Amino acid sequence: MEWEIMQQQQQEEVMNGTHGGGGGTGNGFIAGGGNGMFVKVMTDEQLETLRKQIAAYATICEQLIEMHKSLTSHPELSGGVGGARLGALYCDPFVTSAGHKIITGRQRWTPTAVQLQILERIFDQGNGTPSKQKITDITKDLSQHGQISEANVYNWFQNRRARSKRKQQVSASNLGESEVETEVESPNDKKTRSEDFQSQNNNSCARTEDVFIHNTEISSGLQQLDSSHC
Amino acid sequence: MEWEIMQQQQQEEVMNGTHGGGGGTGNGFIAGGGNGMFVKVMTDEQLETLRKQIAAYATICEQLIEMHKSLTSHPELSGGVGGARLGALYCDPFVTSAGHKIITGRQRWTPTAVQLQILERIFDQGNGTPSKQKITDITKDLSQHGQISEANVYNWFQNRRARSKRKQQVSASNLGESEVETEVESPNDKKTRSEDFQSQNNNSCARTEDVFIHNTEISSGLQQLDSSHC
DNA sequence: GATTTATGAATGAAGG
DNA sequence: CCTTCATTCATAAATC
Repeated sequence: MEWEIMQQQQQEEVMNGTHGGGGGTGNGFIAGGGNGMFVKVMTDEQLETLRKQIAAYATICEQLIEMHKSLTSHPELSGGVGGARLGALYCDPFVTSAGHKIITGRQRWTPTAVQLQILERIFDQGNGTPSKQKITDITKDLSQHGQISEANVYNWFQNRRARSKRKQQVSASNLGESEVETEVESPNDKKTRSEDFQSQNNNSCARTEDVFIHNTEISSGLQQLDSSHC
Repeated sequence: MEWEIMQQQQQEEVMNGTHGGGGGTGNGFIAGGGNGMFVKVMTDEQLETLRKQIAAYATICEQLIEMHKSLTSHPELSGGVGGARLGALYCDPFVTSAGHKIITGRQRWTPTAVQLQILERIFDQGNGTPSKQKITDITKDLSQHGQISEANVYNWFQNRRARSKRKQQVSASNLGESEVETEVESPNDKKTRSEDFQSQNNNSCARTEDVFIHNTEISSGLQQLDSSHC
C-alpha cells in the first residue's frame, strides 16, 4: 500500500541511528523523496498506535485459532504444552527471518558505557529526586557521549530507583524463607486502599450475554464503534 | 458456522500480509510490492479510517471470542467440564511452570481493546473535561465490554491527558527547528483536539511471573487467554 | 540460535 | 492538574 515508502524511511532511520546506542528521539516527521523535500507522514505515536492495534488484532485472532483448535481437535497434546508452542508457531509469520517485525517498533535506547558511568555516579550521590531541571542538565551532559533524550534519563532514574528498592525488599524478605518458592512475592502489605471505590479486580471471564455478531461486514463494526460514544 | 470460515480467511490474510514484505525493505505491515515506486503517504483521514477498520476487526474478533467462550462453557459439549478443561489447556503451561500461586487479589485494571477504543474515541472528541456524570455514563457503557470502574475511567482520562501533553512538549522541543510541523494551536488555549491517537494494549489478567515466551505481542495474548478462564 | 536475563519504556494508580 | 510510584510489557544483551 502507500505507506511502504514511509516504512522504508523509518526503518532506515532506525537502522542507521540506533545501532550505536542512539535513537529514541525520532519523531514522526520523516523526510521523503530525497533531499529537500519533506512530506508529513505518520507521527511516531500514530505509527505506534497502528502497530499496537494490529498486534492486538493478531492476538485476538490467535486466540480464536487456538480456541477453535482446542474445540475441534482433542486436546491430547503430548505434554500439554500446546499453548506455548502454538503461540510460537503462529507468531513466526510475524517475525521474518530477516529479523524485523511487522512494524518495526521503536528501538529502545541503550546507554553507552560512559553514559552509564555518569548516570550511576549521579544516582549514587545526590539521588532521590531527579528534578526536572536536573534531568535536562544531565541529558545535555550525557548527549556529549551519545544519543540520548530526557525521557531516557527520566526512565533510567525511575527504573534504577524502583529496582534498587525492590532488590532491598527481596533480600530482606528472603532471609526467613527457605521455601521452594523461587519467586519473591512481596508479602509485605502494600498500601492497601480500602476506602476508594477501586474494586474492579475481576478478570473478564466469559460473557455470554451480549454476544451478537453483525454478519455483514466491517461497516457494522464501525457503526457499533461509532455508536458507542456518548 | 460462519466463524470457522472467517477464522480461516483471517489467518491466511495475516500470513500473507506478513510474509509478503519479508524481502528487502519490505515490512510485513502493508507493503505489497517491496520496490517503492510510488511516493505516497497517508493522510490523516486515511489513517483514521484504517484505525477504525482495525478497531472494527478487533471488535468483531472479540465478540467471536466471547461467543466461542459461551459455546465452550456449555457442559454438554465436553462431558460437563468443558470450561474447566479448556481453561486447563491454556492455563497450565503458565501456571504450573513457574510453580507459584496465582495471586487472585489486587491487580490493576487493564482496558480491553474495545474499551480502549471507546475511551480513545471519547478522548478524541475534544470534550476533554470528563465530568462526573460523564464518567459514570462512560463507565456504564464500558462495563458492557469488560470489568471496569469509575475510578479506572477517571484515572485513564487523567493519565491520557497528561501524557499526551507531555508528549507534545517533548516532540515540540525535539524537532524544534524543523519546519515540517504545522503549528497546532495557540499556546494560551490548553484544550484543543489531540493530535495523537490511541494506544492499544494487551491485557493480562493474572500475573505470570515467569514469562518464557518472548514472541513479542503474542505472548501477551497468551497470557490474556490464559487468565481469561481462571 | 534458541532461551534466559537485564533493562528501557509504558501505564494504571496514589499523593499533593 | 502534576508528580511519583509500582507493576508490567517488550526487547537488547547475555547465556548456554
